[in-house]
Amino acid sequence: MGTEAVKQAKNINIWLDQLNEESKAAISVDCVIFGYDDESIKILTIESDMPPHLGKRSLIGDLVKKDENLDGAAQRVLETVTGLKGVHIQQVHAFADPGRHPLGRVLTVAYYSLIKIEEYTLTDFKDKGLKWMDIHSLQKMAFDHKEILDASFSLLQRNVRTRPIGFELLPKKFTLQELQSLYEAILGISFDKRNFRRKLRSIDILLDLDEFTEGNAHRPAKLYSFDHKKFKAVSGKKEFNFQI
Amino acid sequence: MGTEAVKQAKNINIWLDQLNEESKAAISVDCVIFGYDDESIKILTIESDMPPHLGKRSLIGDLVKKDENLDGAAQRVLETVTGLKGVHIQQVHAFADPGRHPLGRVLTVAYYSLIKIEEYTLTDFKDKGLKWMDIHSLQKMAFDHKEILDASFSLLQRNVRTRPIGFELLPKKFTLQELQSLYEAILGISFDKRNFRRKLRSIDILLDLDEFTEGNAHRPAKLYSFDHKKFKAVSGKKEFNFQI
DNA sequence: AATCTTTGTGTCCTCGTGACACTATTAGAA
DNA sequence: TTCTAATAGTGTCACGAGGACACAAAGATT
Repeated sequence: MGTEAVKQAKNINIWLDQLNEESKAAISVDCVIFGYDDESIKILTIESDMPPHLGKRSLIGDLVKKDENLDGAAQRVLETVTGLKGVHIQQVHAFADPGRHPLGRVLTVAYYSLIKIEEYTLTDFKDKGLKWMDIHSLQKMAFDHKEILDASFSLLQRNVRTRPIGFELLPKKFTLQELQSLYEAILGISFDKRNFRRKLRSIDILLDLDEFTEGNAHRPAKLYSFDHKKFKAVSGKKEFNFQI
Repeated sequence: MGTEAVKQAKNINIWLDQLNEESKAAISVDCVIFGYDDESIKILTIESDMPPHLGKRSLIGDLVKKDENLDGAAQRVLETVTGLKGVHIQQVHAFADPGRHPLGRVLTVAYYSLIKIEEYTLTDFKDKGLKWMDIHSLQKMAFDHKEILDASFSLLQRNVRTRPIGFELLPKKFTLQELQSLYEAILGISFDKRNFRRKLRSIDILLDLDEFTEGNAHRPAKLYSFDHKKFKAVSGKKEFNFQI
């Protein structure tokens, strides 16, 4: 970090003074962990143990360690809580209003992440009040976490229409009906079945597995999976547009 | 900040320990200030005075003060440098890679901002190497500022198609040709004049001023301004879409 | 066999938008 | 005064994306 070089800087004293004391803050990441199950979007929350937010639902976060970058911190938090690595994450926004945290100045960087609930395995965090909550049931949360949740969900809603990230929330094999219901749950609107399928056919990023659902008291549905190869092929060509 | 309440928290000691020392970092904002002039997008840059980036072009930023929020800090920086208040700003991304700053751990939150160059008045910063640079001439910059610039410009390119923010870069009165050239400069593509105008007509957010340009050796062009009232009226109805 | 439940499919029509060329208007030169 | 140079301003056609819409197919259960 070169203190010898640092001494040459003209206004270095100002910088050093400022860097030393009161201008510093703690840095955390907070993860908005989205899952999908039972036709609704869920958020993984924990019970807050910090006054004055004791008992409220809280996002899962941690302080960023020295020598750790933000994405890495978010991935670490996710793995600690869900046991999953390589989860799809997205930085959302930085929140740093003075007074947002009872212990002082804590800047937090919000991330959303998408996980397949089927792959999620409760870790030893489960006795700390970890709980999937329906997104619409969360009205008040600890700290400014409701604001963070809202910002994250808005960004997810925007991104899901232009990037094929919805699949991260589904099992590897899914039916077209499940995919449509997922999009309806995220966006809060409903689609025409035929139009939705036509659109997907035209995008051509699904792999027809020639397998069918079993054990239902009705006609079985075909299973599909997201085809990374096909997607790579088409995504380069023009602006990928999922708009439907 | 309630230290009496704080003492009740179960894991408060862990938190306090962590908050005290090494997990803290300095926090800054960096402003990517976009202007438009002469058919190209410009960035306001300053000359870096900090080794090992001495002399390189640098974004304009400052440490966030205690009791200041991020948006406020960005606005303050902008006013200090340009003399302008109430500028359109947009948080872009937080950057915190360890090693990104020679003086130690400095998390920076990037903002882009759009200003009308005509309204810009050089402040006493002008003798500090303040300079408008063509966006395409900036290949290397101090710190990770090139990465920050790229992220900001990408976000601007996305936002400009779905939100009527381009007008922030133009004088209050402008011709349709100027508007088209601005969009072409931002997006790096060219539009058909008739199609561009048809699209704008259909969106209906411009006010026809019934004034004309003067002093040109050719047919005068009609002047328009952005009509906030019209925009408010249409923006509520459906997803505003500037896609052209 | 009849019923129930969910899957899966095709057509029409409208609207947005890409492609495309000529006239209108002014200043200035001849 | 006329001519030239330069930019402003305008309409049509054709294609394709996508919204609206209804019924047959397949399996399980009774």
